Amino acid sequence: MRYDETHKQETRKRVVKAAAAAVRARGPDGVSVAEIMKEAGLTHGGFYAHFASKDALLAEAIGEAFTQSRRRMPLYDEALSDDAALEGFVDRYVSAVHRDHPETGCVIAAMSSHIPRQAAPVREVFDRGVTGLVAGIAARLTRTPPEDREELAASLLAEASGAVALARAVADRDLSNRLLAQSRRRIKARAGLAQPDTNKDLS
Amino acid sequence: MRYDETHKQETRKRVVKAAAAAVRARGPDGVSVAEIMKEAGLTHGGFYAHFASKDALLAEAIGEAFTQSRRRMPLYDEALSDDAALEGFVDRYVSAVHRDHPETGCVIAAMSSHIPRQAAPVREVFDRGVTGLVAGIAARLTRTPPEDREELAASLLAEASGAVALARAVADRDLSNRLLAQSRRRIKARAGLAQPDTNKDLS
DNA sequence: TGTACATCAGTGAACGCGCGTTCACTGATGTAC
DNA sequence: TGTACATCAGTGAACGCGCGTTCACTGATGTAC
Repeated sequence: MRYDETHKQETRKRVVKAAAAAVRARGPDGVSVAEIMKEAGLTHGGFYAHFASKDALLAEAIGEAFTQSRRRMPLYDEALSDDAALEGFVDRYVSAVHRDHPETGCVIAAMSSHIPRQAAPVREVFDRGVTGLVAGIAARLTRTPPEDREELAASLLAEASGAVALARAVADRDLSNRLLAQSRRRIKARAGLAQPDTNKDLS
Repeated sequence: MRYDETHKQETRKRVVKAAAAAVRARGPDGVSVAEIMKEAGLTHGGFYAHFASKDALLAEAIGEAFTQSRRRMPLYDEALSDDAALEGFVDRYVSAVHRDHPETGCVIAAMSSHIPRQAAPVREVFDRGVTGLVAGIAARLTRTPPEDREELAASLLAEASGAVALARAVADRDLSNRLLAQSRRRIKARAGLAQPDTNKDLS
């Protein structure tokens, strides 16, 4: 089983990606090293050839998760206008699709309750992700006075992540859809986006 | 060890209260039956004389937690005016004290990421708690047109719970304080409350 | 070109531990006589 | 009033299980000769 030089790096990346999905879907305690390795097509014994501990993997996985969802966010699509980027971000973030797919979604919405009890490296990665996302939103709030942008961005992110977390937690599907639609409308209004007002109860 | 009739009920209540605190502070998976029983002054063996399972206790504990924080909320203090009740609610909810004391705080801010994977009875209790709190906020939004109150209440709760969860998750204390102060200001403005604007960076 | 050997990514059995849950037992007290 | 007994809330040892982690081993392949 001797492979070329990149093979181990590729395997490692596969494990990190499997962990990035699993950890968002089931939380750090809800997923075992053996499960992650299995999803990466390996057995659990090889784990410690790649990572010092489960905690070390978690830190990398959460970093990877932030990077992934950043890549999917219209916010960072430079071809889009500020309004289009903001609207695309809100429509995607505060949506039923995001609610139903935590494994590819935002770390904050999926994991904020789990983060306070994580090891220091995880928390550092998380801080950087939050700061980056707030800055990313603020940069698009060009309809808002510059001195208010960061505050508004933080407030919008708090609402968006709170709404998605709440929509996931709530068992009643109608209530969940309503919570999303309501926050989506409010967030758009607060971001200075025009209201079509038609798809009020869509989600 | 034979006691009067109320003794078993009192013991049970003590266990539920210990669980209501522990579960908010450390999450459902972060706390063991043995730990809860110890906090209630008992050994773990007696647990199943009171509850059918850990899940059954969790459902009761979360119900108790909602009841407790409802009692502490200015929102339900009938002696207060609507504005005073709203302002008191926001100041208490979106605060460093709430952030630093999940064990006596709101279930939503502390547990939303944990709820999706809980058993049905827990989720039912949670739904009732959320619906009740949204209604409680809406009832105080008398400055807002009646048809907009529920939407605004849901939006404010999403932001408040999201901000507290985020403030807890973030390791950097300054960032955490800032996130709270920013959301607190925005929420008050959205609720139609006058802005003193002085304690902007307090928390 | 062909063979022997070193490498090392990955395997799978095993470890100690804490968990939820079970169960035979204890012993203080209310009740029957 | 005093004694024997039934009750039952609570005890603590034990269970099976899954976890994170360790480690001796495997075996395909690159390299040395």
